[in-house]
Amino acid sequence: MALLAQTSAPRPPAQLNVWHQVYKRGEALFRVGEPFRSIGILRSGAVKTYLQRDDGSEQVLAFLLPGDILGLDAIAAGQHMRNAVALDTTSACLVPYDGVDEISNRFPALRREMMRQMSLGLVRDAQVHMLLTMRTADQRLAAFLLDLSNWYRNHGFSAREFQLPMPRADIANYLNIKPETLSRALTRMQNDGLIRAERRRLLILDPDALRTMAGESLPPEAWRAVRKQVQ
Amino acid sequence: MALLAQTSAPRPPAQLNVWHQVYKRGEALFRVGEPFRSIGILRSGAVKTYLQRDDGSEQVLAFLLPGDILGLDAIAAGQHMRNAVALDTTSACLVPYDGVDEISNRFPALRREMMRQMSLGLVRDAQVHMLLTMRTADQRLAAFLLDLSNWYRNHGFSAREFQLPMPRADIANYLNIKPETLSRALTRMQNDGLIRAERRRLLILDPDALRTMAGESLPPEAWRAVRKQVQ
DNA sequence: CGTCCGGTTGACAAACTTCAATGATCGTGG
DNA sequence: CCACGATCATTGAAGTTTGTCAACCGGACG
Repeated sequence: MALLAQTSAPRPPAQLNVWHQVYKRGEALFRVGEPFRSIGILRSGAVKTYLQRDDGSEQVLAFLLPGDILGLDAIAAGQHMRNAVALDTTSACLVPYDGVDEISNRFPALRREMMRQMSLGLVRDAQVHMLLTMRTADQRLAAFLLDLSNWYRNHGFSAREFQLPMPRADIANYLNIKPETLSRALTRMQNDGLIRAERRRLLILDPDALRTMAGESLPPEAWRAVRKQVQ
Repeated sequence: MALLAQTSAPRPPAQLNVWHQVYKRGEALFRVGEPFRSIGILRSGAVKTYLQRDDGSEQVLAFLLPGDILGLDAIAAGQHMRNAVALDTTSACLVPYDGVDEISNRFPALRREMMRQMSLGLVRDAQVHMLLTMRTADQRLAAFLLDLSNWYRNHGFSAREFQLPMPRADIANYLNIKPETLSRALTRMQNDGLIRAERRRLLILDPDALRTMAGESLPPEAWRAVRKQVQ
């Protein structure tokens, strides 16, 4: 990974003691309150991060895919501020973390990458904010699917057909809707010929319609009317 | 406020060419796409950041209060990723920004503070996520008011009585509800003796009830029943 | 003094949740 | 290999919350 290649270049003396770790589905990478010992870069698989609510229910905060850095929000407090569990068999590359200054002084490239990733994280969180505040479940779902589709395209995979790395319940939780509502939304999109979704396999049939759906803020009733007109 | 506030403003090194700037209500501190020239620390007043949707409507992303750092999400792209306007007469302290490395090498203390603030920003965004995904408008409003109250307490002001730094429309937008719904929620809380809200003055009469409301996930009908029982 | 703007309220429609039941898939042990 | 239970997903009907549209109110301000 680019990150590691960079780190060895600038300062030869201390080689970073990097290692890999594999997690099985359902296994925790870290939990709230654990001391922040190492930065993790996701190599394969998928991870969800979440927090517990006062009432015991959980709230999914993010899905992480290969290339993402884990746990940067732990820097300030020195301990993890969210839970992370593998959604599937997952491997991560771990870099020991001995404090900002230690890392900053010895590995400027890593420091730079960390700052870049944190800044990107803030941008992404703003995008999540935009996603969560879309008016209808259909819009949020459309935006979510496009997001995923873009990720696959950007990583050299098909943007039209891919696997959903997480179960419906997690998607629904993330989008702040009930699984039933998600299911209905998927069914609607399917009936309207926008997508094909069965189990974890997703096929995007009409990306433009999805984009318009995620972008525009027309009431969904108007949407259904539009879609019917086209047929 | 956990959601709004970053505590402890950094003291910029003396060598840095720091200056102050005052903005009038409605004036823009920066806009999406502008080059990232300086880091700003809010000294007084209040700021909202927001993004434009495809349909032209705007989405409020955050309210910033004194002590908050502005525009850290601009580091990665080198340009601002959101709009920021003053909600009131506002003064900010500006530190020129010449790139991560420049600042990092010359002012380690500032670099450390920047990383801390970015990390805190990520934590805060997670809290915003939790806020936005609360089930009902009443819960979100309760959590929001408590956040604001906590900010004032943490800054040496009364946690019971304070000014709302933003108009209703902005609060509603931030909480992802319509102004009408916000108004009704406020009225309900007022009728139930939890708060007193007129114009921009807010009085918290029953903080514990607010806390329970924000924490628990009981359906609001159950809530009204509980409140009535107490009377 | 009238107008504008921010805020409130009412009535109705839309979207979402809840409760309940059914169906499909998969891993596992008999 | 099949049966079984468990998990995951879908569907229907009824109830709740929120949005929408419209009217109204009151203070701020020219």
